[in-house]
Amino acid sequence: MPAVIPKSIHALERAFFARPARTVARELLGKVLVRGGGTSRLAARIVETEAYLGENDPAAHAAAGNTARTSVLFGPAGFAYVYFIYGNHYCLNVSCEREGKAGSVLFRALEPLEGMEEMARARGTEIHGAKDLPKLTSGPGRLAQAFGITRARDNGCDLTFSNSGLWIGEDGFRGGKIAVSPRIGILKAADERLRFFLAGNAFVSGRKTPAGH
DNA sequence: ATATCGATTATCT
DNA sequence: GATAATCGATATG
Repeated sequence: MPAVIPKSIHALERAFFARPARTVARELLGKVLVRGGGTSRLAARIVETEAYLGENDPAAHAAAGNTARTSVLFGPAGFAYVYFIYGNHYCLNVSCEREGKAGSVLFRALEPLEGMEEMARARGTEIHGAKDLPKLTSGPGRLAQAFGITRARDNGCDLTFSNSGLWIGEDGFRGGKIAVSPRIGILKAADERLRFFLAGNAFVSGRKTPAGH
């Protein structure tokens, strides 16, 4: 089934993010990440997230304390934390909780709604069919590249302000069942079930379960 | 189909 | 100096 273009969409307020990361991660599913607000807008629905709980979560970057790299995590909720990993990829988080408390949510996968062609260009790939769409935004590194997210450009950006280059909106979409699993790609606290995704959604990252045949 | 590995750099020990 | 919240290419069953 084709993705539905969001009609009336408004930015989530700061209070939405000023809660425990676990709660925000779950409730962000079905919301929309938007790049720009003008004519060539990029928009994609959030279908997979992970919660990082702050200084006491050994898997969180905040466990290293408030440094030049992680300072956004220790600021107020609703701001973009962008980091560079493996010498190749940027990843996008949103800060949660409140000033001094460093919870965050990592965006792991999106379902493209608007601007697929521009996303493909940013990814250096081409779309030949619906089968190619997940390659645009399925995985934290991929979605960041599709949206042109870099640390220099987006770290510290206010995601609750629809006039900023990058923001998070609500369009009335109500998702289906939410599934929970351990977080991906980490070694510490690897048994904590802090990954959330829309069950059965084709854009969730990782191995696909072959649908029969 | 799954498994392994190289890329490439900011950050921390 | 080692590691990392990843990806894509290549090798192998």
